[in-house]
Amino acid sequence: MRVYTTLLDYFGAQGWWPGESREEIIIGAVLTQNTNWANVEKAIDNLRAHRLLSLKKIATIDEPTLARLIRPAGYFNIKARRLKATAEFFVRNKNLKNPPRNHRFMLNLRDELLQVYGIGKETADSILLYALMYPVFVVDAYTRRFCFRHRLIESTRVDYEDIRLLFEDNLPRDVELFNEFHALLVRLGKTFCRPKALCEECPLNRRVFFLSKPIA
DNA sequence: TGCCAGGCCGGGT
DNA sequence: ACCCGGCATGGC
Repeated sequence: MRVYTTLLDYFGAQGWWPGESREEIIIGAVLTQNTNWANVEKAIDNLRAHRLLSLKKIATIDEPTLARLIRPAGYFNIKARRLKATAEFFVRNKNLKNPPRNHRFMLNLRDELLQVYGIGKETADSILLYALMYPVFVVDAYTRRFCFRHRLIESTRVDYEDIRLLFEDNLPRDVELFNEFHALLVRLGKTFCRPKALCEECPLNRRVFFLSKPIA
């Protein structure tokens, strides 16, 4: 919690997810896989310009057309397929417009999301937290590097679930907290993992605390 | 010019 | 259970 409050004081609230609608968040979660967010925004702008920023529409249009529109996001062929699979899942489960708030339902939904082609653990959890507002802590590359640099884990390839539980078991289970904390970790990484970043200015009291590449 | 960015899948060991 | 190659663009 001290890390969280320090980061919040330093950077301020990040207001994630950087998208407006619930559907836009889901679409962005798939498009941003291993890809710079700036490129994802270009792809989303294309979809919006063609009035296709909608799961129902994406589930309907043909894959090559979709691929052409999301080209800037990279891996456009495979992501077109993933996006359609994701859109079809949500169209198929219309009840997800206003899903039950209990923990049991969330765990079940998580398992179902993981069955969808193109949705892995991070994407599933991003959707659960940022689009559907369930208290799940999202683990990404920045989270891993943070944990490693702070010696919370032995290596950056510790199992996803172990890292997720590390946060979830040691923090109050709160959607706003998980939302902001993860966004702040990403902000921290983007700001201080750059080669020319000034580590002395890092709000956390470590000299070389965050490197762009993990030390093996 | 090459390296990197908010992963995931499928096949191999 | 891990490890690896493939997938692709735009920015610095």
